[in-house]
Amino acid sequence: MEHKPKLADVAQAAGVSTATASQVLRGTGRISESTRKNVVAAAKRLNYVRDSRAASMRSGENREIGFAVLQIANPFNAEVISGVSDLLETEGYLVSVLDSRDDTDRQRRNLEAFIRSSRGGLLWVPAENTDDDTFELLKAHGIPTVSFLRRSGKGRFDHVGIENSAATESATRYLADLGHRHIAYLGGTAEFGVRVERIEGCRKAIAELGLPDLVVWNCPDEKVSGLVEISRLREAHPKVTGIICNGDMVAIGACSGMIRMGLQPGKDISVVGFDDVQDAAIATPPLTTMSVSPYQLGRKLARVALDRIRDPEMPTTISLMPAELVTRESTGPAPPEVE
Amino acid sequence: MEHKPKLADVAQAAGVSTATASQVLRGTGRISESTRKNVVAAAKRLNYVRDSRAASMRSGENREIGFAVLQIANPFNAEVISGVSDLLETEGYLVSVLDSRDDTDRQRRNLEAFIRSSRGGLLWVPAENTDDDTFELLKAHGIPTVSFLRRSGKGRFDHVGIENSAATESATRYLADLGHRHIAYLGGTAEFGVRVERIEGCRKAIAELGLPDLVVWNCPDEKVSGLVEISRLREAHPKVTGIICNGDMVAIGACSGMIRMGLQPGKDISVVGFDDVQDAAIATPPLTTMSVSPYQLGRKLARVALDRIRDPEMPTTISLMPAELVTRESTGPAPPEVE
DNA sequence: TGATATTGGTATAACGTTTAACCATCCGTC
DNA sequence: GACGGATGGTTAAACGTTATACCAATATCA
Repeated sequence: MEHKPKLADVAQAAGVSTATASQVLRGTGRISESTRKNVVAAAKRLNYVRDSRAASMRSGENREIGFAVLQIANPFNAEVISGVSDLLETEGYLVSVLDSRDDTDRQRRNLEAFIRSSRGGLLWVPAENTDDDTFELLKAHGIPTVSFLRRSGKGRFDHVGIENSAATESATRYLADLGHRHIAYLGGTAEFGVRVERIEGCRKAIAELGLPDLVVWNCPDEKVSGLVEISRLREAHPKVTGIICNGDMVAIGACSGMIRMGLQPGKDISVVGFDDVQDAAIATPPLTTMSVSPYQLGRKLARVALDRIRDPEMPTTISLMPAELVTRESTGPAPPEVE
Repeated sequence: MEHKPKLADVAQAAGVSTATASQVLRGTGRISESTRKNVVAAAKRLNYVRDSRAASMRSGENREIGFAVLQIANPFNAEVISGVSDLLETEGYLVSVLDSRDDTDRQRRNLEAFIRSSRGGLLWVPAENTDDDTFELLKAHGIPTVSFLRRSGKGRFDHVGIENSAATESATRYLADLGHRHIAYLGGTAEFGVRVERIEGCRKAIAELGLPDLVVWNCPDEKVSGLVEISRLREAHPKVTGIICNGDMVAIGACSGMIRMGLQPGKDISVVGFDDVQDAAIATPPLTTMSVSPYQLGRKLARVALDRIRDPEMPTTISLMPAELVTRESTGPAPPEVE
């Protein structure tokens, strides 16, 4: 047992050729029941596990897929990952997660290493400002790729995303119905991807309703940022009473910040999140948010990837999932306007 | 450019043998400057990237390492992962994360697939009740493995962890100094790993100080659980005024729960967390916690793995990092005891 | 009975690298 | 002008699988 057993060892132990052993272990070819049992027994006895590098080199099939996210810490991603791996693991795939931290250099390094290993497929949230070269690279190496959330400029990959514009449009109308007139968009920094679509949705509703211009306030999508930026936003734009956030994290942070300032979320200022992360429901106050069911989104993503892997010639697909408003306690009627 | 370029294509384009091309691209062997430039240029022109499967099969070296965690969503893990990959990526490694969700079956599947791909190394938080077989499997295939947080029963792997017992012992003493006599341990379910060590630390201090027995209250390490369990704990043990938690998440949840119950964390009940996750400092109230600097812990973990990879014969090492108390506002003097 | 399937299995060439061993030159040196 | 040593490169055999093509039996059928 000193050396790692290889197929040849199993074959020898079972008294057959490596070809036969391989066929048995893969369940292909015509093999008699008796030798089948022999081989299986030998493999078990020797604790044999196939070397998937060799296998995939020869067969061209690789059941490892990668999921490159922007920020592993984000609970939204965590829930998506659950959905992805639940589906793919039942199909015998191994899902591993790469963290690009929304940094193009890191992303590039990761993806290059990824390509080297010729894995079976890639689920990818492209970092901001990803250059065309990188898209090119993936395309050139023919790795089945599905972009997630952020759509590639060239649109040559399958895509799974969210109906962002429609979502924020309805969120804006909802706030307007509550009497809010001065509305802000808080969070995110990217001039790219989901954020621009969401801002577009807000602007559309605002234009149609004839409200004052949307205030756009940049900051990272983290709780801390929401916490500190809310007071600066408040200071710069005291009239704003309705805020739509780029994500639940920044929304929750903003609520905490308001409480520290002596303001009451849902009363003095209404806050709408985005994602409906698990924490949203138990935050103080429970967060009104655009729910996209990250887990289901993950399953959809996995499904698209599987389809692509199975039929590489299939025309590119784009799947946009709706987001629906879940009202909780962080929103409420607008306070009387101070002039 | 139709076909994926291989080393042979590069060699041909540069007018040399594959051996030479390989040597150039790896920087080994004696090669004249002129042909070196030729080969490099050809490789660039063809957009060549080495197939690391073939390379690692032949050379036995694999610069991909895996990090198997219990729960990818946990921000503690996320910070550890940052530390790990920051260090390893500068050494040219690709870090990918596997999520076992503390489920032995899922873990087993993941690890088997992992072994198949003969990666360079594994950082591993073993799931609860991991059987000896699984440890055996990894050992047998000779994959350089470092266990993290939870130590293998047999202790045959390198290990990086936390001085749990000492940490909770000092946390307990701290609470006692504030006048708390009835102390509880909240969170976790495992009869295994960090939790038992931490409980042991609490008990040690309690015994030495002659306080009433420690109340141990099980629940998952999540915010939600803290939120709901705190009221049940309170009901079952009304005298408890000091709580030490198994993690910051459950601690933060418990604080929220107390606020909902009309209790004031740090005044009616004092809460100590564990980990010092980024959220701890901005929670309401800011959380007193045992800080272990997850990022640095990650770097340490990576360092140990590198050492092991570089010298497989090195004797097994165990590194325990201290945790130190960071006092914030979730703890305070004990309220007068009601009899 | 001779022709033809069918069954169960094997030999061998890939897959794309790396590396050990080997081979020409050419250069200086005694 | 034969010899030792650099210098710069090549040949060919691995690494551990899988797939294609082939072969020897035995079974089937007119």
